[in-house]
Formats: sequence, structure tokens, C-alpha cells
Amino acid sequence: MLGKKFKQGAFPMEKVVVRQLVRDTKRYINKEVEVNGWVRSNRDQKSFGFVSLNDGTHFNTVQVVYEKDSLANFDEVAKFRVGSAVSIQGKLVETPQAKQAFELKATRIILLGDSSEDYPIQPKRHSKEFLREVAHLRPRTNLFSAVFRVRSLLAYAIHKFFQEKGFVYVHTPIITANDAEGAGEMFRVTTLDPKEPPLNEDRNVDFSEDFFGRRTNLTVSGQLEVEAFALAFRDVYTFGPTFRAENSNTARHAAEFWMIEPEIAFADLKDNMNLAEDMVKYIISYILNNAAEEMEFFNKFVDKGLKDRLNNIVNSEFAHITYTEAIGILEESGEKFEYAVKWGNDLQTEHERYLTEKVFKKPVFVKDYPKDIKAFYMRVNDDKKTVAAMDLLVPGVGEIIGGSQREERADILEQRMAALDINQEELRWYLDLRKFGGVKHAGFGLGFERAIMYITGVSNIRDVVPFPRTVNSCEY
RNA sequence: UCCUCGGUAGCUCAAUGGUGGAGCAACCGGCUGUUAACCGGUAGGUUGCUGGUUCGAGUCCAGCCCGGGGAGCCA
Repeated sequence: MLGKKFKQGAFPMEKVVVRQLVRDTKRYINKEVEVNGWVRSNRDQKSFGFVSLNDGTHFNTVQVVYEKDSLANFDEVAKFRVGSAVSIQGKLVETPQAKQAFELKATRIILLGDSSEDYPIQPKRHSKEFLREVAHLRPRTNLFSAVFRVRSLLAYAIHKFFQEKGFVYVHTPIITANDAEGAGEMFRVTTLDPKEPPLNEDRNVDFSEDFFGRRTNLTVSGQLEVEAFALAFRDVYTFGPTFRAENSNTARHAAEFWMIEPEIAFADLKDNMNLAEDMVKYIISYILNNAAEEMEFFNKFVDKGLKDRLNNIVNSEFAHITYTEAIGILEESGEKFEYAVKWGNDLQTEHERYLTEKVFKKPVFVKDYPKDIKAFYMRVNDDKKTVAAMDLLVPGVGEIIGGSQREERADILEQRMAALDINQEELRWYLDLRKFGGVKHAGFGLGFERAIMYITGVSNIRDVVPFPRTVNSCEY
């Protein structure tokens, strides 16, 4: 439909979107076009005025000039409020001396949808906290227009990266019967009546009466399932929603978020880290090259060092250290940490930030963590004390990727599950993968929103999710 | 869940325990090139809720609700 010619009176007029005008300006200069969009601002004077028009197809607005002499409904147009939807016909002209490269000299302006006096989005700075309360309107602001366009491009870049490498995209289930996925509290999925659930002989809720005939939850990770596909397709990835019912109240946690989980067979931890580094560099490059206006905006108004930092990452090798080396660096740093640095304890946020922001000043992989602080499926190293796990820490956001080589030796995996009191019957299928052609394999999870935060500089996860779900908050 | 800071006009913020204000937005008017336009005017308030102290509470105290920042858990 867009770009198609249609009859307007006796003259054909091309209906265009702002993206076309920006990308292909020369083609439209001195031509009559029609643009539909929403008014960002309207500044009228005695005999002329300016509308900043945004149609959502590009970060930029188009300046529309309207004059009393050439517009029959000048007086009405002068009163069009911010947020109104309008249709504008006019001639595109170059404006070399002005702030913008071109503008639209209107010949006809029609109000398509009025915006009432109490429209909350004003042509001024708003706090992000306020805009969260009007999540249905905030995509019309510069910041959120840029964030959500980058979100879309980033999803595409991730698919592009994996598809170009021949990875198979796997839709792992959203509803799962595993409650041993090992990543925190889960949301129950049920059709039972909460007021009068069926009870069994022990007067507990009888889940055999439930929809699936058993207890089910929303997934906290597609990893276990995607391992099955890695052992059939070799290189695979998931990219979908994930749900955690943790009572986490931070700028980096949401109850519903998206995660990318590649899994590669015939591959070890080193291959896994190489893949993660390639992917991070690829998606950053893609956004820098395909969202220039948005990145310029973030660099100017959100984080002044953003572009330099991202360019630096694309062009530098990520640092690699072992957990044990990390502990050594922290112990010798002389820094006063709130939490004690001790081999066997997990690294705290303050430790991670010190490593990535102060010591290396770039992304750093930390690998070979003590097995007692990591999940059952991670491969036990030869030292029997550590597992082949890795976290990628980045300045500003902290942990963005967590991954591991998986334990492919059935006997050791069973020992680990027994030690951690994990029900082997429920995960029989997972153990089967080791029994029938099991090979070394590895994978990681990338928090999609954390990647967006890292690339845009936006520091709260609630501002990179269209309609965020967090503890005690599920509006819209 | 814990620590911490905050809640005053639609928004962003002022106001020593003593008559609640400003800028922006809205509305009315002015202005021949604005782009966070500018200039003049008008309107706009149960100071988050409940209770307490006081002659008097936006201000002090208690409880609750909501939000920010930090921590834990993690992606």
C-alpha cells in the first residue's frame, strides 16, 4: 500500500512515509506528496506556522510549513494540538540553511483524529518514571521511539546472525512440566478453581485433575529442551519469552523477559565463548550501522560515552579470566568490598563491576566457577572442583550472558543430580540424551533486554520492554 | 525480601511549624521562519492515605500505599 499512487482530485499524488523522505530525499524534492502522521508540536504565528510531524516510520520528524495564503483552514490548523493525527499534502522543498534538510510546504491539511487538551505527552522533557505510567503513549516520545525501534532491529540482528551461520531456530515450550530447570521461582499454569481445588487423599491439591494431568509452570529457560535439538541439528538457538516469579526489585529484572539461548554440539566452552563474542560484536555492529539516528540520540541524551564504548567493543578482544584468577585480582586490588572475596563464594555485583569497569574496562569472560555454586548440568572439570561455566560481564549492566559446557557423561550427571536432590525420573528424557549418541555440547543464555540496555544506555529494564511486568505491576 | 531517598497544579520542582509559588503544558491574545520558539494574560490544589502532637501541620510523629536508587536472586 505504501508508495502506491492513488487519485486525489485530478492529480495523482504519491502517498509516502517519512522513512522514504529521509532515505530517498532527492527523489521527492519539489514533488507533491501526502504524509499521514501525528503532531509532535505545532507553532503558529500570525500568517504561517510549523507542525513537527512523526509517522513512526523513522526516528526523525518532518517539519511541515503552512501559510494563511495557501491553506483554506489555516485558523483550524493553527489550533491542532499535540498528539493529533493528521493527513498532509504538500510539496517537499530543500532547506539548506535550516536545522533540518527539507520540509513539507502544505497545500492541504486534514484532521484525522483529534487529541484532547489533556494529552499527557508535552513537547518538553518528561521523567521516565512518569512515562512508565502512560506506557500506551510513551512510544510517541523520542526516547521510546528510539528504544523500541532498536529493540526490533536487535531481534532481527540476532536472527540474522544465527541464520547466516546455519543455526536452526527452535521454539521450545512456554508451558513446562519441569520444575527442576533450576532458575528460580516459577509461575504456576493451571485451570483448577483456586477456591475449590480438587484434593487427594492427603488433602493436598490433586494436580492429576489439572489440565495437563500434572503440575505445570511457565518456562524459566528453554535450555534443557533445546539441548535435545542440538543433539539432532548440531547448531540451534531459541529466542522467546521467559518467566520468573522471583521477588526481584531491581532495574535489571522483569517477571517476563526474552532470552536467546544458542546450543552447539561437538563444541566445548572455548567454542561457546567464541560464539558469544562473535554474536555480541555482530549485533552491536548491526545496530550502529542500521540505527544511526537512534544511536546518535542515545549518545547525546542518555549516555555521552555510548558510541565510543560500543565501537571500542566491536574492535577489541574480550578479556578472559578464570574464576580463580578473578578472586586473585580482587584480593590483590586493595579495594574495600562490602562482601568478602573468598574462593567458593559467588562473585557479587560489586566484584563483577570492579572487574569489568575498573580492571578491564571492556567485556570480560569469567570461567571455571566452583561447582557448588553452579547448576547441575554444567560439565565438571578435571580438577573436580570447578565446572566449565562462563559469564560475560559488561560495564554498566553486569552479567549479560551466562553459559556452560554441558555435562555429557551420564554417570557424572546422575551423581550431580543425586547430590543436588533433583528428580531423575522427571528428567529421564534429558538423561537419555547422554545415553543415545551423547557428545560434548555447550550453550549460553543472553538476556535480550539486558542487551538492549547495554546497546542503548537505557539503565532500567522497564524502559526497554513495551509493557513491562514486574513485581506488583502488570498494567495494560 | 532488606537498606535508603522521595510523594506539593497535567509535568518538572520551590515553600524557617504561621496567607501553598515558579517554569513548562492547557486556554485566550500578540508576533512574517519557528524548530525545548518568543511576549502578554487566564484558569488550574482535599500537599499520597489514615491517625496523632500543636493555638496552628505541606513541614513534626506513627502506620499504610505508591515510586526512585542500592542489595540479594539472576538473564
